[in-house]
Amino acid sequence: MVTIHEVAKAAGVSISTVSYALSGKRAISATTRARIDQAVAELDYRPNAGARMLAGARTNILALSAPIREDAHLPTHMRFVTAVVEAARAHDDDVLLLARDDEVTGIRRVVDSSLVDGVVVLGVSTDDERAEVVRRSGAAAAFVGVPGDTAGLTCIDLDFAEAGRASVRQLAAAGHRSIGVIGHPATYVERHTGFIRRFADAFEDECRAAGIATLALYPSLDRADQRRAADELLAGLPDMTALVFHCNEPVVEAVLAHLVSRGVRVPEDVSVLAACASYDTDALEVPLSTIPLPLEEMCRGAVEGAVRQVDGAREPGVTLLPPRFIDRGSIRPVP
Amino acid sequence: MVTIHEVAKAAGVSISTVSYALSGKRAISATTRARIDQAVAELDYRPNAGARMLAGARTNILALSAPIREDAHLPTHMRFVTAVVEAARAHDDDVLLLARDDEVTGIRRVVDSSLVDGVVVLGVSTDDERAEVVRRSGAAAAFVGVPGDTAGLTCIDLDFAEAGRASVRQLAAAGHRSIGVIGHPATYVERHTGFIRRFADAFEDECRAAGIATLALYPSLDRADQRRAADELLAGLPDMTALVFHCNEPVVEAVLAHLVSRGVRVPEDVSVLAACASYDTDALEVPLSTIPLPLEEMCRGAVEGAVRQVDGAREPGVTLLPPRFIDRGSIRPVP
DNA sequence: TTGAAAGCGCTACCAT
DNA sequence: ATGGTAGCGCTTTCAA
Repeated sequence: MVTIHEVAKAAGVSISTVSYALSGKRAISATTRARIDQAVAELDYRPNAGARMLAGARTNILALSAPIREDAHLPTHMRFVTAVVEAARAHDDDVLLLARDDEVTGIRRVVDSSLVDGVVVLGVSTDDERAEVVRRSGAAAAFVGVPGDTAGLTCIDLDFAEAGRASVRQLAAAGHRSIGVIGHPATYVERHTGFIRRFADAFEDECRAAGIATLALYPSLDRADQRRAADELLAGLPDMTALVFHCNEPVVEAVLAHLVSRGVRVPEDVSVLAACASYDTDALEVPLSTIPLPLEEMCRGAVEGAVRQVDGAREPGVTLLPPRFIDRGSIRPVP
Repeated sequence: MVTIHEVAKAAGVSISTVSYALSGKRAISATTRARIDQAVAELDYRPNAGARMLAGARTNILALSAPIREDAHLPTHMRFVTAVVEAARAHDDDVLLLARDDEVTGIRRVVDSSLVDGVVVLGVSTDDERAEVVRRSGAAAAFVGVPGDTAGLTCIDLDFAEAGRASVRQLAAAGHRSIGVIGHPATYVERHTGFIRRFADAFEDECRAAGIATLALYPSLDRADQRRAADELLAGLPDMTALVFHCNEPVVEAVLAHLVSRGVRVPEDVSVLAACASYDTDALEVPLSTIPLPLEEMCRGAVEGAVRQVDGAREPGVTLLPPRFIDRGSIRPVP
């Protein structure tokens, strides 16, 4: 193992000069720097991580708390995880992945042992225990999603309420007066209450204000249940001209396939909007216009929020990202 | 931050005694141990990770190299990642997640800086660069999957060849003489050549030996392409009584749905076997008999292989797990 | 612009 | 059965 001493000797300088040259924390003459760079390259020197952690103030590791719920949509989950890793690497941080058994104790473990500089929290629910854990430990942390009590916490999320209103507006602008909704499974709603309810409430309010008829159903992950919901929509909202999906990709596929089998043409008969979609709506059989879930942006924001705290900032707060609309042609004007 | 010194003072012993009491590396009297345990509990002492890494021989962190390919099946990927984390935690190790940009440099970075004790490698392809990286660095590592040149490496995988043969045997035993196959996308085959080809070759050999007719198709991730493949099977193998899926869940769903729409009943008209399935075949609309991909077992084996090397063992080799058959009733005897 | 040296908190060796 | 202490490799004063 190559140490800083060997680099110093090879470059003919002291170890502190090597350290400063590498950290850039003080001015080094061009010639000295060149000699050090050369020695580093020749010896293929890599500073020892443990030593840096011990001597320095930071570990350059972020913990990622990403517990997997029973009914989680794994692709979305994976996208969040990947996005956090990419964002962290952009800040020269590595990511330590905490899974199920570690919901609360895991965070304490890695924070208390100074294994990580901060924590990024995914899959946040309204009554999330991790909020209290973070508050108590005083750890640098950022939540992707909004817990019930956000006091003292840094959170980032899509503005789901605004996304709900924007969904109605997009369809209303095209003349739609009767909109069906397929939402996340009811079990989801109960637990993650946060974002789903924010979306649904705002959506309903906007419909009411605009005098638009609407019916929202929350089928389970069972395919038959999903087809049943599609039929119910057709029956309960006979003059439905638009459909909003606020659910995961497989449900969208199943419901659309069923509608097609029932003779409903998309988008000729029914316009469709994929709201807060975490998947690529362009890869579906019928590309769907969408208000995407900006998960890269959310994860990037969370990582930056956490890193900022590591760097000493103390400015907690909730950041709500504005929804954006992407037209893929699945919304047609009502004749 | 609570240090070992404070614990020692509170317990009225030396720091070395505290260290030994916690590591269990030497005998401690019951009374002393009790005093130390109490002090640890009262002070909520957590050993500093950096200090342990520096002073000790290990970091208790494993790197997980899990690059995401363009056409990857995210749920499967996530299951592997989760399984590795669970297995690592069972050995008291944490997992550092390396993603796309880190394919090769990431492994070098974390290994050379002694950030991790070892590496678990996922998504291994026949010409995987990471094999050479590991060989050269001499890092403790275990591959989930089998690269082309396994010299000096520790690998673990399902015995795909045996799985191919077992698939034929299961169906042949039920009297089937004409078996269709829907495999992974052709793009997959080209890259991951390893396991897919091993399965396919053994499957064909076994069919040939048993005088069974077979036709294998490798539709892309496009739904229309998958339906076309199903039709091709029906046309190219008119007396087909059995179908083997060696592909991912969404393809299975799409093909099965299309067959149903074509009036083919499963399993009455066509028996179905899900080979090397990484998903829950019991949650499908028609539960499928399966030879599951034992991914938890694979990941557990890999973690154990890596940990064993960290502990000094030098016994590289390829472990092939025997396939198992799980009957869910989707294979019917041919009348 | 550079160097010397004091820790960082722990493990493990050498004593007793 | 327990204690003293020398490092582990680095960062960061303090000095020059």
